[in-house]
Amino acid sequence: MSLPHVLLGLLHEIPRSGYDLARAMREELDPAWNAGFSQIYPALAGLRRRGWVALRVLGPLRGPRRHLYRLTAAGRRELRRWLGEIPPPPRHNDEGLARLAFLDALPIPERRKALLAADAALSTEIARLRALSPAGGFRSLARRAAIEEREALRRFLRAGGAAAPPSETGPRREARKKR
Amino acid sequence: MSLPHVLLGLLHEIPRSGYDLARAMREELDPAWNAGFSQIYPALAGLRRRGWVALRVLGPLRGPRRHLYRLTAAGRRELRRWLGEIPPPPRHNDEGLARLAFLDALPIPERRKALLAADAALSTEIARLRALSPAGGFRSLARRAAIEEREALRRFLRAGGAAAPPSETGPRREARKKR
DNA sequence: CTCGGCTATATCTGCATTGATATAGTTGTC
DNA sequence: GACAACTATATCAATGCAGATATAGCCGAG
Repeated sequence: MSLPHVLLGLLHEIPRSGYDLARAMREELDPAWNAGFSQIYPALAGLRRRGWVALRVLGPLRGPRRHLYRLTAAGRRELRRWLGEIPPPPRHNDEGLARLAFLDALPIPERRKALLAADAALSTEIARLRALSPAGGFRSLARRAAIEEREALRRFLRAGGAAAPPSETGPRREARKKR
Repeated sequence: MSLPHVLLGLLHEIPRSGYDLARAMREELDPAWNAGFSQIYPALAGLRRRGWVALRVLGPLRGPRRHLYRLTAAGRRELRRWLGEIPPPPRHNDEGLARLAFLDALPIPERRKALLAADAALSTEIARLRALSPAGGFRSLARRAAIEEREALRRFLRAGGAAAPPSETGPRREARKKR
């Protein structure tokens, strides 16, 4: 999808190896993006094919050989082009929201339990994000944005879950199964 | 992933065909889940194999033949089991957040432009979600939760984007609580 | 010296997801 | 009567992504 551009972004400041890139994603980009080696290595090959990165192989002076990738001028241009694009609306499936949508199917006491469990899980995840080592500049801005999102969801669950278990008030969907 | 359980959820109240399920996802579940026919039809076959749904074929009385699926008792049990599970923390890659994280790479005036564009895109998406026909019960709760998340992100971008463009020379606060 | 853990490369399998295509009847419009 | 839009089934290819595995050298602890 946009993994290639994420890699360009991570290579913007300093050259890195595939391994470095995986670590940087885990440590600097955590909630925003993640990818494993099986994606990163082929993606790097693609970037190279397009001339967006250049490869320098370091002989095994100390440890295993390293493949260091650095941005080319074309790569830098492409990164800036991508950043200037109109961002497409995110459309990923969210299991948590889907569960929430089907809570009608549970008897009332279990609904409560499920809502509490969802709240606890969110809380744990927020704590995890807060505990991550602070990444610099816009990286930390992105991370705080992610925390903000999750906290808004949690606030909503706590308020809405207690106040509005809307059963059959709304327009009951006509099943339109006549035939 | 959890598409099978989403289908069980949609079949909870009334039997539906594959086509109905696709429409229901678009209309009732919109930001929470989406899937095309190429996922739905094989998934339905899987549900049938597991005994969670039963199939009734309606002859072409009017129009093409319909394959109506309904939940079995085992399917109902499985749906409730899934809803009671501990929800896994969501971990999807978010292109919008990733872009935000790399805004360092743009010269300042273009950063502004990019932030404004992101805000506008968010605004459009929120308007789209608000305009969707209201789904009943917990469906609408899930949709409002999704809107809440997006609005929190937007608030953050408006505030943080204007007030705190943390440069790479910013105060590197490294001495958190050392323990 | 050995073992476990870390750095580092890379591949394979399988499932999830998207988008395109094929087939075919029904309904409504001009 | 032609044509478009909708209902309805289903498959295919390509890509995204997660998890496991293979190889191999380095380093510190015991």
